[in-house]
Amino acid sequence: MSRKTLAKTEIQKLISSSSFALSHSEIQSSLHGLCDRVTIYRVLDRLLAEGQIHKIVNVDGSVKYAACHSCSEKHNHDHLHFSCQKCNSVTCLESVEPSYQLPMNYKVSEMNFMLSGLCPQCS
Amino acid sequence: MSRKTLAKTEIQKLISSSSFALSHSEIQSSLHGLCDRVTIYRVLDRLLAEGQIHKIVNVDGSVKYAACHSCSEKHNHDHLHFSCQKCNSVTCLESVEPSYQLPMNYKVSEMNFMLSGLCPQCS
DNA sequence: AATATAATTGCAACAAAATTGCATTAAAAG
DNA sequence: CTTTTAATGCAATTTTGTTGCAATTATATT
Repeated sequence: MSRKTLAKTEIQKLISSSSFALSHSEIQSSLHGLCDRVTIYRVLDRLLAEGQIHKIVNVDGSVKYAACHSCSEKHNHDHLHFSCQKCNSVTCLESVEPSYQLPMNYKVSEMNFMLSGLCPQCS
Repeated sequence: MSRKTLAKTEIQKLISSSSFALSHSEIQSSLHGLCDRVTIYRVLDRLLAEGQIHKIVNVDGSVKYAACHSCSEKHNHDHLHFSCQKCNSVTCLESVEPSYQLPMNYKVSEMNFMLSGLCPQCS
């Protein structure tokens, strides 16, 4: 079983109180040395495995983490994410779920829909 | 102007003859020491800038490159990509273009639609 | 065909991001 | 309180990508 530790509590608090998705290094600098870099990676893995957060991979390959909101019952991460090239924020557009028609016999288990450009504040 | 060199020719040949998207390291091992690692990065940058190939970022953040097919006129990379967790192949589903309704005032310049699961051959 | 020019390359060094092994620490169950 | 085992810190390593610079070479010019 996954244990409740200071690092985990603080990291989860940080992610769920942020309106933007956070990167590992952003989390690290917010924690001010509370724990090791490696611990952050491991806590993030645990939070992912427990479905508390989800992982967002930007168009450039950089990774960010965001809180899961409507994922308590069914784990749906089929919403769109938007990355602003100016203010560098990555946000979940939870209400925007792209539709597409997949050819026969594909089985989907993960997805990552990512757009990049200018957010309303920056455009 | 971009020059025609052995490295560039071979890398482009490799990518366009492959039915799957290729990673930097896959390209490197296919080239059997024809050129340096750094040269591969730089050739890929040039091919991207010229619109000969496009960059695909997988759900796990790993990067692959695929030939552009219907991009000669307009550069549309709004099609779906699929990554198979079993055979590890990443393919372009060029005919599948997800549709979505973005809220006001977002300006899109790049996109990456990625699905992961089991491909028809593996499921 | 020889020369000039600037793009391309190789190499070494560097940097960022992520992983692994292992000894130590500390939740939490009994 | 003691035991068990998950979690942590630290050092080392790996992977991925970048940068500076001198040497090379594709290609335009004479």
